[in-house]
Amino acid sequence: MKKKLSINDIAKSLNVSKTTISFILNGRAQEMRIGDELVDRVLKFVNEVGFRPNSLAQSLRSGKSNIIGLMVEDISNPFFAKIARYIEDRAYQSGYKIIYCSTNNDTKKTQDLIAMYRDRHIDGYIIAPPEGIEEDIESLLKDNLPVVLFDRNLPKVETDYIEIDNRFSTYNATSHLIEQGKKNIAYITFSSKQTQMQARIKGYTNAMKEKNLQPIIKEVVFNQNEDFIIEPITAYLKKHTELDAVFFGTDHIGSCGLKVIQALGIKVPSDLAVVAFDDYDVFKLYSPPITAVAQPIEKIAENVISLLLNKLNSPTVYQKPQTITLKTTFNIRASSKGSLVTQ
Amino acid sequence: MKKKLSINDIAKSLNVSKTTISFILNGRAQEMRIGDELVDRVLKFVNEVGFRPNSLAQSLRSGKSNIIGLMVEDISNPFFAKIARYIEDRAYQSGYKIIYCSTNNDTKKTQDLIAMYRDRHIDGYIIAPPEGIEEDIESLLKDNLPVVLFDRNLPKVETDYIEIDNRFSTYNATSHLIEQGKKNIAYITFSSKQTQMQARIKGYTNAMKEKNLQPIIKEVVFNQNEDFIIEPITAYLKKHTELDAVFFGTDHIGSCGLKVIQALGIKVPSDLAVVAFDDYDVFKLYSPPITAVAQPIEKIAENVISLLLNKLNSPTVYQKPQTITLKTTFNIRASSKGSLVTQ
DNA sequence: ATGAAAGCGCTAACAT
DNA sequence: ATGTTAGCGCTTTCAT
Repeated sequence: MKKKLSINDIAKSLNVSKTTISFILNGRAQEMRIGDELVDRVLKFVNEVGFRPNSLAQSLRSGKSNIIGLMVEDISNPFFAKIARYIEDRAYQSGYKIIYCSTNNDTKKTQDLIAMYRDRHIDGYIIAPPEGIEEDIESLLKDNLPVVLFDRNLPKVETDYIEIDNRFSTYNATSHLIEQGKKNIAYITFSSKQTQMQARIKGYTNAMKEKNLQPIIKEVVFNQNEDFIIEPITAYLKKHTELDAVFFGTDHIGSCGLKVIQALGIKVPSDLAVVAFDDYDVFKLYSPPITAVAQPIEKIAENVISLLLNKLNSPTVYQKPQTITLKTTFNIRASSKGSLVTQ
Repeated sequence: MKKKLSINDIAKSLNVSKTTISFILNGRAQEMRIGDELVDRVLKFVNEVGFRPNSLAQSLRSGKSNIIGLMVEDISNPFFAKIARYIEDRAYQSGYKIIYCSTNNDTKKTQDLIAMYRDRHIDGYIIAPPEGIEEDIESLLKDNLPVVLFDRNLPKVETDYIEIDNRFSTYNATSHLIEQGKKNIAYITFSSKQTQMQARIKGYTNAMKEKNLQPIIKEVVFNQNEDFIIEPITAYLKKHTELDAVFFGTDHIGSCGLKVIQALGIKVPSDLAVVAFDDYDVFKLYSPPITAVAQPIEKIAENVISLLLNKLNSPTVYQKPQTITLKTTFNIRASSKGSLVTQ
């Protein structure tokens, strides 16, 4: 019943050349001055028999795959999952499909992934790049493949970036803690050279130094498995009872951190004030609710995909790479309130 | 610098026929009795110049795309995002890439999506099917395309399913609430004919009826936007103060429900005991922690992808469709504890 | 053991 | 306005 039709079959059935069919199907009938009557006849027939051109063949011929590659750190992380959802919606609307992968921040893996995507002739790339991937991105760029980077950037690579004002966000949040009378504020983060992580540290450190406070930075190793994050944080918080506040550098660390706090029975904010980067259901619903820096997820996604679609739609005109820096929102909640220290 | 090489270029450079190159590249050298020395020479050269076959052309020729289509309700839902991550890892290991989309439970959208995937000659399908999609799935099956369904099933369609024991899970959780002395237990769910949702209702209803209690079912309309879920739940809980327990039918409803409970200042479990389907960071960290039915996410994903890869690897042999039903875990926490009612 | 050539389904330059 | 034809890059049959 389903012997997949080809454009040849259609041409034969209709006694028309396949070129004509091709033109009509690609909306170039007008341009090629093909008779309205014929156009109708073809369209009607095509619809009737349910013919759909083989997009593999189209891609092979045209070099365009209509697929966008999305490379994030971890698709199961809510931040990236939400971005993925938004990007997907917009991409499908524009006739693009999304192929995705999680880099796990692994440079080697990401290199392989990029190579695979190239083989597939992906039209454009959206990447939250791991460290050390500069060359591979450069190479894409050199071949004129559009690349939009987000979440972190690669200072040496000239392409489009969507970022948030990481440095200011942590500066601001840290200052808030200081204003609440906190002095021993630890910043817990992943050990990472990624720009966004470094910028966050910078903002925190600046705020502390400005008030002559000693920055206290605790790094944990990135790992998808929560246990490997919970364990060092547990040890750390157990040991450093002198802390009066803690700033978690990402949502993942934050939710692990809260599990530790809960398990150790630490009182928030009286024993320990808490602030987190990234807002997230858990933080809003925790009790007390956790003060958090909220990234404008929709806006990030929107800018990313708009920028890319824009480049995809006008491949010829050169567009200067741009960096868009978005503002975050600081949601102050009970977890960082001044408690007893307000003299 | 990068004038993408083709197998022809390689053949020419090496003064060998492209057939030979193709055989060598596809590991059929032995079989074709090609000299070891030549094999080495070709492999070495290919590596040197970084030649990679154009997979579009391969796909066109072979009919295999090495792409798996993943269709979930919403990729930004943590349940699906986690499954996606696991499936991705396994698929990439086996040389398959994943193209995904969110159906949003929209039948028409899903039909379009399936059609698009077919055009792309996707090798296999993993689908959490919306209602009314039976025919489209049948049509895939008829063309011998492997399809694995999960999360809900389509009773009329004969293919592979990975499910959990929904009915027993809600029966069990409801019984637990009853044992704690609760009598007015509301079950809040999405209005949906999907099998898993219906099975959950059934389990709840059975448990209630068994103890001569009146089932109380509140349905809300599925919507990605939380506000449209929070609003009706707020109205409902405000009105029905006689309730002493509530059972949220999904993670999404659960987290919305908790927001309502928090906003209304309802005390858990003394005013209202709470149980949720799906476990989730929010439930574990809420205070009090929420009793929840945990789906074995990894196992689901593992079974799904194993089943599909299995079919993909042995396309010829007929395999009887199977339904795998996985057990859930019931995590009892403070939110459902008996409180004062224990006489 | 290696090569020639057909053809997967489509687009587009060229011809009429 | 419509048709002919040459590829896109690969796999595979068939011939040698």
